[in-house]
Amino acid sequence: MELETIDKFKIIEPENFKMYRTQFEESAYILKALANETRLCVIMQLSRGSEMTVSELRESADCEQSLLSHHLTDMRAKGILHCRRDGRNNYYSLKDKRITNVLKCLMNCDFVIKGENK
Amino acid sequence: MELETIDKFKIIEPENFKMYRTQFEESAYILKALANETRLCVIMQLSRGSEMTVSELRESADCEQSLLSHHLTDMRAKGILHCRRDGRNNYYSLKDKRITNVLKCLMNCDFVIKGENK
DNA sequence: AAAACACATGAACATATGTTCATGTATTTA
DNA sequence: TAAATACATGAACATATGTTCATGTGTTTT
Repeated sequence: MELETIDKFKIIEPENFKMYRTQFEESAYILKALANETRLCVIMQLSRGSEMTVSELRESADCEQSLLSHHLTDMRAKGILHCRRDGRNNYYSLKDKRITNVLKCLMNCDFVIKGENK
Repeated sequence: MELETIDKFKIIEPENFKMYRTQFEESAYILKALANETRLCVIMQLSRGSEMTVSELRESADCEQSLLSHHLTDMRAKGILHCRRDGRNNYYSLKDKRITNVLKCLMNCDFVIKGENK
């Protein structure tokens, strides 16, 4: 996204800030859900579209089984992830696709996660 | 930003995830800096471009003087904000303009802060 | 010089978050 | 049916974060 495109959007006027309290809270809530390297890694993985098992996620996240599991459980509880059991595997996928949008938006910003462009 | 634009960006391939560890950490760091309603409110205000005094910020943030001051000090320490003294007022402004980009990006996402479009 | 203003700072505390360790559970394989 | 696999869960703890209260500091006004 180019700055031109970005700048088409108006910033909220100060006199209306109290109206937006709830929005700030909601935004902060979402940002918190993303603000962790393990979770970012998982979400990034799942943003590719296909579902993945915990073991697969664990490989790239490169952390303890139990820690990853806790994060997955939390994100499931928050409605971010969906989980499906098949055999002895649990398949995770992104439930709230809007998270992907946020992530992709961030990837367009100068200093947050950089995907390879084009 | 439209989804078309968004989708031009490739997601990092799983085999390269360990390479991006530092990027995830950095991203998480930035996201944490944003992930608070008071700080979001302040950043949103300052994203409008002009500098503001603490009192002015306090009006819209609608929180205790001391709490706001702590947040401001923290963000200054993290290099997000700049502060200038004039008389008995402290004028704050955004130091890291990239924060504005992140914020504007988020505003384009479905469920995070919505500015008025156009 | 004293009071008022505009803030910053530090202590103290509550709550949230991240992390590990040990253990539990469902499923499949031997 | 016992062992192995693939996870989830709970307790316990350390650290981080948010918040308040009291007080300090520099500047301006009276």
